[in-house]
Amino acid sequence: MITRNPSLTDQVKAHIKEQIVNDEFEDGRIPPEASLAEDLGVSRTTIRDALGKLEHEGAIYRKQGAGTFVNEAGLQIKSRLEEIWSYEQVLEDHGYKPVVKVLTDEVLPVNEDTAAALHLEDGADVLVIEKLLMENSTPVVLTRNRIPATLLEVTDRKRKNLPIYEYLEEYCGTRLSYYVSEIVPVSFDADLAKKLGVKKGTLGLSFIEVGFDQNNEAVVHATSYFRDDLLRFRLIRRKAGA
Amino acid sequence: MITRNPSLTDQVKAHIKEQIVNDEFEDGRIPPEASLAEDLGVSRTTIRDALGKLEHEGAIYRKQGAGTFVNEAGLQIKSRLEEIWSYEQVLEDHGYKPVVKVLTDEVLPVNEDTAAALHLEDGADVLVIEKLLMENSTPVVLTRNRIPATLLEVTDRKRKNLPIYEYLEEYCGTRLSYYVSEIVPVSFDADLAKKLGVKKGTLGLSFIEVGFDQNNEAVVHATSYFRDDLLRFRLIRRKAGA
DNA sequence: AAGTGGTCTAGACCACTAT
DNA sequence: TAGTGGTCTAGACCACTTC
Repeated sequence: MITRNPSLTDQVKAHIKEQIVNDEFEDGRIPPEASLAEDLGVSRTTIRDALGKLEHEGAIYRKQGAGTFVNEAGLQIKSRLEEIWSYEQVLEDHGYKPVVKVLTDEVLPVNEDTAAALHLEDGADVLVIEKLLMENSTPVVLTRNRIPATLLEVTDRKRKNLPIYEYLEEYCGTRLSYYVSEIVPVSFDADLAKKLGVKKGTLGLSFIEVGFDQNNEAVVHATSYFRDDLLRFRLIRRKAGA
Repeated sequence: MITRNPSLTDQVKAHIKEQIVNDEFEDGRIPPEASLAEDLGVSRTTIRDALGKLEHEGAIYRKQGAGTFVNEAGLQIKSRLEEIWSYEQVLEDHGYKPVVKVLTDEVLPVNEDTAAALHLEDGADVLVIEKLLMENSTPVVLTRNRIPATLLEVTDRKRKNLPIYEYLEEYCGTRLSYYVSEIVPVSFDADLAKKLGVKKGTLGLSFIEVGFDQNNEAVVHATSYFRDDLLRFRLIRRKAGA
């Protein structure tokens, strides 16, 4: 039943998560780690790793000496900002069925900001992909991704409407590892407002982000704009080092 | 030299972190886990836990089969949103010496939002503390914290200018465990603008947060406003479950 | 092939909570 | 005092990178 890959830990995590969402634990109390280990036939370390991940994502909480419990409040957060991996997924988490429209798809000389973010020379080229994510016909998110042209493979006929992490894996031979994101409040200018289908001057959020691959190289510079009336971001803040 | 409490893991983490910031590793390469374990006289598990925390906070990155390396880019993030524990600390991380001014400090009947956030009855009382955090005489952050009156201890003469997590520990016998925060772009109204020393209509960020204690009870409802020209928030985004 | 990080085990002892 | 989660150890084997 339980085999390798995904790891034992992830299987245990998924198993417990399923029981949590199905409300199978009496009074929201999760069995002791020792029992879980015996029942599932794995070591307590594996159980603890799985519970640690569930705790980190807010699904459970633990009290030393007392036990482990389901976190009802934490379960209700749909998308946690620090664990977002594609805005397409965010829309799905909010119950939308996202439609992707590619507005721009060109290889251009870098501008200053992108050159600095990706450590490129002044005259270098980047592929600029501007996409609009919509729920049915309502625009929700506008994203601009910039990828160094040197990463592009020669074959064209590429599906620019993929989530950017998939595009990078599929056509650039690189795998995103993490983003560093800066959060900026914006008032949409005429161009953005028109694309997002709101009035000029409407308030929204913007993320300015740099994506790094498994070798810790900056591989994508992204700027995204969100309609605050349709999408709110939440996250869990914890004490550093905990 | 190395003893309990703080944990071995945290001591190892601090030790390695210090060597990182002092640039003591050749080519940004951190020694193999086995060497570290032997050198420091601890098990590899302890080393791995410490490295795991450093990786999580962006100080290092690891490549399976290759090694562990210093993450220069990650080291430059001063405050990571998901690990912020007090806005006083954020100002210090940005090189400011924060001055705290308590604007309001009253016990009042709850409003609807706070009652919902803290699961209080309609007529219940809350202590409302409004504070302005300033760099010298320049306002940077305005926070409003609301704490259920039932948590307050009878003694008065309380230092309302403490960071809220310290206030809760000191005077309410409760310890904050985590916050759930919602990020909202705002245009400051006349009142906020005046308090923050900017023009009405200036753009800024607002966080709407609920703090939970070690028993997973909601103990504080906070609303904070930030001057975007003086403070920018960054965070690291990773794939969920990683 | 050698070396590195990733996963997993089995067990010991400690710190804290409940009763 | 019994039971729970928290920390730490020692060691095995696997997956991947590098040469």
